[in-house]
Order: sequence, then structure tokens, then C-alpha cells
Amino acid sequence: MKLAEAKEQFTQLWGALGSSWGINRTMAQVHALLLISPEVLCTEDIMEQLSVSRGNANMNLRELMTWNLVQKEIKAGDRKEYFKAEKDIWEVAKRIAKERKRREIQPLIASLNVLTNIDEDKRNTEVKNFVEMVNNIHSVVTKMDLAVDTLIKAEEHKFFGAVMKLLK
Amino acid sequence: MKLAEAKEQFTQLWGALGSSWGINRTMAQVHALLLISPEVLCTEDIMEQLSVSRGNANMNLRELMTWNLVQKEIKAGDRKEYFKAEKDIWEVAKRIAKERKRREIQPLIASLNVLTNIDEDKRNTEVKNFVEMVNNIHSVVTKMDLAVDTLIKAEEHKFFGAVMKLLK
DNA sequence: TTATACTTTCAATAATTATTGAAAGTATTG
DNA sequence: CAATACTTTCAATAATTATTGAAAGTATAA
Repeated sequence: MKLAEAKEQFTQLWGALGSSWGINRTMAQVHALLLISPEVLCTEDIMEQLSVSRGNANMNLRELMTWNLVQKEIKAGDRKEYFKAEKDIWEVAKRIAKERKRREIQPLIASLNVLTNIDEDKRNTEVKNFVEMVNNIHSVVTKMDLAVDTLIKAEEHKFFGAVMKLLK
Repeated sequence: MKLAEAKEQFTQLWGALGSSWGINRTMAQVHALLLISPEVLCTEDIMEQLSVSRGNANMNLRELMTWNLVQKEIKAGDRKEYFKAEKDIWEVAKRIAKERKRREIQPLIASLNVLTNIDEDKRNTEVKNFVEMVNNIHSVVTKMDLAVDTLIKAEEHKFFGAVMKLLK
């Protein structure tokens, strides 16, 4: 396979993957493009290479910056903004985990807490069953949240090392 | 909060959560409904409780069965099919992990392998950069795939225990 | 076998989500 | 200051994804 074709396929692949994990396809493609670009890219570059509009390119670049996956860079004597992506994949994984935790897992835990406050007879089987189920979900989700904290703080080899020991 | 209201909110919450993780909202709601139902439910029950059509209810129940999260149950002397969900949340998490691994992570790993086969001069910096990036992604994704294997095979306390040790 | 009670399918439609592109906004230069 | 070179916004529109519901399919009972 030629390099150009491989790059094209890579952005497609990353975009499709994003889609099935609840991430905007174009955002994932912009990220892919920046990941495999040795040089920083400007908005025009992204518009051309992905055939998307200025608005779309701009919007997804901003969003990637809020995820802390992409940074702005300015060149001296040039008015344009340039963009570069974090290239260390372990770091990328950690930042995605951190952001999803903040945006989704933590609000979920808060909501689950509220749902166990049922003001009806706690001895009622229906009430007991429901509260028990919600508590179990709360417990597993909280543990996963803590596991993600570990991932965020640990070194790559330490994290996988600890998990892999169980696989033997 | 009253039990009925809490149940309602729980299905809403689970549905919204599904959405942001690439899972059909209704499918997640059907799952939520079955999780908190002590009794098995039939298609009619689900149509009523979620206000969805027969086709929609049927389709999502089938899909939940392919994820191995819901099972069919037949009652003697009754033609209708009834459905029940796996209630052990750790087991639920493992089954979701197993299925996403099979459907998404494994095909991804296969595709990444293909992309490192560039038939251009390997000493070329551009080629080298690209192949290195893809290899790094391959490496992290493969390790995560193995970590998920651990999760699938381990007991809940062992898995979280091993991970938590790193958090100290 | 026929009637009945269900389940499944799928083309049409609705709802949601993403994209465009031109206008408005902002910062820099001369 | 005005002109220039950019970035941002957002209403309109397109694309995608989910849902409906009626017709077709299937299994059981009579």
C-alpha cells in the first residue's frame, strides 16, 4: 500500500471508530489527521485534506482543544493559527479517559445517588429490589471510576503490568 | 422521590448514557427496564412502559439478546415470549466489554496491522513517522485488549484489587 | 386443516445530529 | 484610522439514524 492511501485509510478508520464510541466522526478524523502530520496544520489544510467546510473544521478543532488532545500554535510573523496533536498514544488514552470520566461518569454517579432516596416503605420488596439494583450499579461504576483514576495516574507499563498479572 | 418516578428517571438516565457511548437510546432503555423488573416482561409490557412501537421493542430485544444481556423465557401454557435481563452488574459489564472487544477492538487491530505495510522506501522520514505512529497505536490498543481479557476472566474483587493497589 | 396468537420484517417517515457557507466578529498591519 | 487576514457564529440544510405500523411470516391450538 502507498503512504498516501494508508494515511487516507487511517483517517477513515479513526473516524469510524469515533462514531461507534459516541464521538463525532469529523472530530475523530481531524484528530487522526493531526496525529499523523509531522508538521502543524492550519484550518485551510484540514478543510482541504478532509473536504469539510471552514465552520466544521473550526468547530471540531475547538472541541479537540477542550478535550486537551490538540493545541494551538502560532508562528512568528504569520497571522494564521496552526494546530498540533499530542502524539504519545498512552497520553492520548489518558486524556480521553479523564475527559469522559469528568463529563459522563461523575454526573452518572451523582444521579445514581439521588435515585436511592425513595420515600416509600423501605421494607416493601419492590422498593428494596430497586434500591439494591441502583446500589449495585453505583458500586461497580464507582469502582470503574477509581480504576480510571489509576490509569490516569499510572505509568503505562505499571498499569498494564498490574492488570496482566491476573491473566496468567 | 416516589418509586415510580425513580424508575422512570432511571430508564431515562440509562438511555442517555447509552447514547453517549454509541448505544441506541431505546435499546439502553429496554435494558434499564428489564434490569429493574423483578418479573419477566413481554413485548407488550415494554411497548407500554416505554411508549414505543412493536417493531422497535422487538428489534431492540433481539439486539439485547445478541449482546447476551437479555434472555428469552417461555411460560408453560402461554404463547407469548417473556424476557429477563442479567442482573449481576459486574457480569453485565463483562458481557458488554466482551462484545465491544469482539465487534470493534479486534477489527481495529486487524486494520492497523494492514496499515503498516507501506511499499515505499522505509528510510523515508514521512513513511517512518507514519509507521511508528500506527505501531504505537497498535501497541496501546493491543494492551487494552488484553486488559479487557483480564477483566472478563477475573473476579470483580481481584480485578479492582489489582488496579487499586497502584492508586496508593 | 384452519383459526388464532403471536413475532418479524421493512418501506415510509420522523427525529436527531452534523455540515455548510456567508455574515459578523476580531486582531494585526501599514 | 482603514484595510487586510484571519476566526467564529449560526440559521438553513443535508445526512444519518431511529421509529413506526401494517403486512407477511411462523408456531401452536382447536
